[in-house]
Amino acid sequence: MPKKEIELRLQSKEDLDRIQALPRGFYLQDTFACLRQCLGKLLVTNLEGEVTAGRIVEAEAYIGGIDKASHSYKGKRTPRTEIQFGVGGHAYIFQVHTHQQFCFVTGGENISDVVLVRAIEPVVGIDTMKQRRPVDSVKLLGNGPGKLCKSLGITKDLYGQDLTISENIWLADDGYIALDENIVQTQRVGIDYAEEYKDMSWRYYINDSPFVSKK
DNA sequence: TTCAGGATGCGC
DNA sequence: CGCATCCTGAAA
Repeated sequence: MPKKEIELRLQSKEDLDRIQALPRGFYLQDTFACLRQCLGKLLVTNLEGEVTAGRIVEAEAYIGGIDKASHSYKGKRTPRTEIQFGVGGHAYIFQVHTHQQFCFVTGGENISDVVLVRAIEPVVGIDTMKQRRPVDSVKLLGNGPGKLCKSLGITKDLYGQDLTISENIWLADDGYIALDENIVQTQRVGIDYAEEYKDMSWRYYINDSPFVSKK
């Protein structure tokens, strides 16, 4: 990797000052472009004065209109899914059993696609993350969608936040490059009910990362 | 490997 | 009301 890119990588909390939130244009791309390009980006939260960030190493696409695994399959609108139908770049946060999950909305108005963030490598605020989610190993802070939400402090309070302007949660690019040859595309997790859509390879992860949820 | 936990949505 | 779910940790 070129030296310049290494220097751009986020090393400390102070470096966040020069890390800008990804712009609207990122989220208006095709959903699979968003899925591919979000790998290696930072998911940042700033809550009650505590900044935490993790590098996204695993994510999945949910294609609202056609995807039987999507909460907005066939355009289904409920209070929960409403934000999916707005413009891309907003936070879709939902609960499964006792855990939260974080997605970002992609595409323009009335396209209800989302990308679910499934795993992060902790980068900034690891002490804060461990306070929120007491575990022995840093690896256990972000190797699952519910785990990373707990560590980053993501709750439904952040539902609908605009990730391009929010002071509390956003995505950022610190110059890290996830190489094509290091990315695995495979079936999504936990959607056995989705009939033919359970076989779609809409889960991407960084193969040499020890922080993915499962291989 | 099984099972509880408990918000959301849906069908009765 | 009953049942299922884009998950996780504890128990066996």
